[in-house]
Formats: sequence, structure tokens, C-alpha cells
Amino acid sequence: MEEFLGENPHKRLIKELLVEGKIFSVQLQSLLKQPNESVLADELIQKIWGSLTQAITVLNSLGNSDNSLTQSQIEKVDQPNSGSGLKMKKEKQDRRGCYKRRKTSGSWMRESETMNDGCAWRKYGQKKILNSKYPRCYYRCTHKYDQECRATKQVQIIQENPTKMYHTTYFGNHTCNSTKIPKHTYNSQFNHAMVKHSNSTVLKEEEEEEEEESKGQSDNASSIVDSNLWQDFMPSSPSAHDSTLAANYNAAYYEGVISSHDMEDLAKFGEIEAIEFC
DNA sequence: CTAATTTGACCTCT
DNA sequence: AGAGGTCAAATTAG
Repeated sequence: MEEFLGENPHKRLIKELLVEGKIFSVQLQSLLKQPNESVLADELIQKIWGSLTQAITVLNSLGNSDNSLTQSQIEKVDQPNSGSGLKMKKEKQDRRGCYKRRKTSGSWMRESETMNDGCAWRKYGQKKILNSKYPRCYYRCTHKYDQECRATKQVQIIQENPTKMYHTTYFGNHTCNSTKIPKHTYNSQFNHAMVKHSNSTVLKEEEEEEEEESKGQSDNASSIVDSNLWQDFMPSSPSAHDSTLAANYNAAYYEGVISSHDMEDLAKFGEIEAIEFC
């Protein structure tokens, strides 16, 4: 959510709808023509979903200025030495229950057979939810305090499903450096999972890194690759001049996925340094 | 002993 | 008023 602040909403919408939506859709289309690619196709579907969710978030913020104000106020309160009344209250009183009810914007969801996503989470609460057979569990990043990582998630068993499936809602990005996501993947952050994971060399490197890292952790290692895939569609601030990103955009243009007009917009907003097409 | 989990209380929001 | 989100003391696990 924070990544939206200070970013041009128009720019964000173009990224989410014109670029990500189109690129991922076409990639999915080509994947569906190939056998044995159902896992990657599923990941792409999740990414498209995430992209659309982000776009809706931006639209919501455009359509309701009151919400934007509330968000900025919340951010202000969170800053140290803000001196606001709420902050004073937080410092001097019992902080239990002192929170703003979470809005669904800025969140994204995932359904899986395992709760494990490769990150270190700490459970901080569990609630019985109305009309729900199973309770909802609340998790925050283990490094909330030592690295000020504000990522949280809510996990709920999907009751309709006979096999145990988990519906997880994520809030905020991990800002800690404890995730198993290789830096080159995490930092580029503009959802290049298809590019990266279709490259066997890169994938192998990632698996080796993960194997090293997983030695000291209790998480189930079986879902590490899966976790890296889904982590790629975490909403986050893209690197404006990421070379892979620019290459991806240009490839998308050549494939006809995005138009010259889209590319002009991207150049205008600084997503690519120069328009490479003729 | 330390870290994680459980659980009831407390608070905000609808 | 009640549902949902968070806190923190108590408890459990490693």
C-alpha cells in the first residue's frame, strides 16, 4: 500500500492494466497451448489477479479522496516524532486494540494447499469468524520489530474444499531481508516470474540459494520454489530503470501485447529510459 | 532460557 | 451491538 503513496495513479494504472495485465494474459495464453505447464499457468493467473487488484486499488484511491486523506494520516501517525494525538496515546497508554481497521485495498490473496510461503511469520492472533467454520489466524512478519517489517497476513481454511486449502490475504510488503526471495528477483519486483522461471539457469541458482537458506529454518522446504513463484506477484515499487523490466516491455511491444501508445506512456512516466521500437 | 503460540481483553468500525 | 483486528500475559516448545 505504501508503494502507492507518491506515485502517479495514472502511471500505476498503466503499469497494472496495460502492461502487466496484457503481458501476463498473453503469456498465459501461450502456456495453455503447451502441455505440462499447468503450474506456471496457475501462477500467471494469480499474477493477473494481483495486477487487477492493484489497478482497482488505484481506481479506488482516485475515486475517493477521503480515503487518500485517511491513508496519509495513518502514515503520518506511523512516523516517529509525529506528535499527533493518536501517537501520544499510543506511547503513553496500553496499546491493545489501538489500530485502524484494515482496508482491503493494498492487499492481495492467495489460495494454496500449504500455509507455508517461505517467509518467517509469527502468529499474533486468532479469531472465530462469523459464518465461518474455521477461525482466521493473524500473522505478522517475525522481523516486525528488529527490521520494522510491516508485512502481515491472514490465513483461513477454505471450508468448502474437502482437501485442506488455505486462503491467505497479505497486507504490505516485506521490507526485511529474511525472505527466501533472491535479491535479483525481489528487487526487480515487477513480476518477471515468467521470464525468470522459464530460464533454467536462473531457477537453479535460486534453488541453490534457497537450499542454503532453508537449512536454518523450520519451514517446510517443499514449497520453496512455489513460494518464490508467488512472491513475484507481490505488489511493490518497481525499479524504474530495471533493464529486465525495460526488456520485457520492449519484448511485449514486439509481440504486439502492448501498443506503441502504451510504450510512449511508459517512456513518459520513466518506466523505460527510451523507446526502442521504431 | 528464549522464542513462538494461545487466548482473552480491549478497541475501532460498521 | 457485534464483528473484526491487535495486544500482551500466560503457556508451550525447542
